[in-house]
Amino acid sequence: MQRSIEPRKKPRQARAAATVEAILQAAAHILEREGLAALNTNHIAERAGVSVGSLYQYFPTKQAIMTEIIRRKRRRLVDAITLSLQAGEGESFDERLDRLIAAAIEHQIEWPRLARNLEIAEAFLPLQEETEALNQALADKIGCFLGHQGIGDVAVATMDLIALVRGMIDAAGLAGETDRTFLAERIGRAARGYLLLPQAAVKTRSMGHSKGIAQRRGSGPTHRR
Amino acid sequence: MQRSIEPRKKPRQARAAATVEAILQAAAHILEREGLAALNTNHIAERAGVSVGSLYQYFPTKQAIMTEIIRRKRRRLVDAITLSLQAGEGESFDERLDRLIAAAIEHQIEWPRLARNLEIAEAFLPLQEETEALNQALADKIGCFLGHQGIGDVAVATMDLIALVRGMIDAAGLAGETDRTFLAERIGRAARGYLLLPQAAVKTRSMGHSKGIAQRRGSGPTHRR
DNA sequence: ACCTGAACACCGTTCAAGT
DNA sequence: ACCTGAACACCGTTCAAGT
Repeated sequence: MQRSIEPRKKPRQARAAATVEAILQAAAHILEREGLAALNTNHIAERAGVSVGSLYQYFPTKQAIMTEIIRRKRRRLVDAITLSLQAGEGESFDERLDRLIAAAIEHQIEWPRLARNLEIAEAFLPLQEETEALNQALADKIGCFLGHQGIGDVAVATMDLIALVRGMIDAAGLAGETDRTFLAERIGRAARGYLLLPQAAVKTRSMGHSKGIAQRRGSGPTHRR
Repeated sequence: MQRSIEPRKKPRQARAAATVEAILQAAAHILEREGLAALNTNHIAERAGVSVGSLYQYFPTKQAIMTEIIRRKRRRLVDAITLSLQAGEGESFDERLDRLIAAAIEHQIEWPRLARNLEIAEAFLPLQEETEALNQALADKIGCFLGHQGIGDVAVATMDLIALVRGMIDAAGLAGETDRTFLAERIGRAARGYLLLPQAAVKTRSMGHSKGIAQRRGSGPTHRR
């Protein structure tokens, strides 16, 4: 049942490379403009200006096409995160966190429907290992940044933050929001709460004043598992 | 292209009602155990022990079946939220927030793959109005609870919190996590950060606590819509 | 009122024939 | 090496025939 997801062969000639690019671009265009339901191989081939046979010469399944699009987008995400961390070197925690959140919003909001449809498509694809590798790569990048905040389990924190940020951006995108600053501010509060609020080992005291939060900044208890 | 999503007719006899239930249960079972890709009408009918024809007598499309499952699950969510708020009447903010988060986790983690697949399926269905109505209903329920925290736009806050909580539970579920207490604690920090940290804006006096970690450069917009 | 299952249409995929 | 498009298989949906 589980058909292949890997590209079938690499194009060796220039026109073949152009064919592959046309296929990927056509598929992405359909995902952004028409949605997942409209993504069928005949439609992709037609829009790309090639025959279905050519499509299947390079991609053994429709899912292989979506996989390649997802892989490219993931590479761009890692690059964007890397760049935003480099750009923020020497700045304060708050500034660097804001850079990260802004990068995530930019990455996810440019083609909102495409982004969402790709996330949905991921559920159909056997990409769990790659997803874990991606999270690990991001954890590595973000690791030394978060390390200063006393976060013990960076892998868990990275997973949680990605989930939180993604969930909020997607929901906002679906609701038609366009104000990135407003969105970034709300995400920033959630992320800061996650990273900076004291872990409730035995919850006796109610928090509710930022004074208490500020006191724990940079010296919070570590995650454990 | 947009085919109907509404049930075709209501069963009048007991055996017909049993047929409808069998169809819905079979579909849910397949979504939990085999995934969205394995959900086809022939398979549903076979597992339900009825013919495809019978299936189409009550549901005009495959999507109508998924829609009914989603609607039932949403009703259970509203009920669970209502009950958790009632159960926590008179308790502190922290205790009631913990009750809400625990209810959400229980609701979403019981059949994790089913829950995730239904969310994915929502992307294919024209349920935006109903989703907004659901969020409004939840905002109403949670409204007076959040009101005490000085949250201005309860609708936005509700949307964000649902997105945040859902995203984190889904990610944890996919990663195979089973420790609900640990998860609830992490979600609690993010939710508290979102609700309690000062907004990075001029309008902080209504919050009652203006000093804190989030005092940053610039002045972002306040909640509005 | 309810059920059945063969038949039809559509879309993913293949393959024999071409340049 | 690359391309084409008719043909095949599978799944969503219908419908004539049944109880």
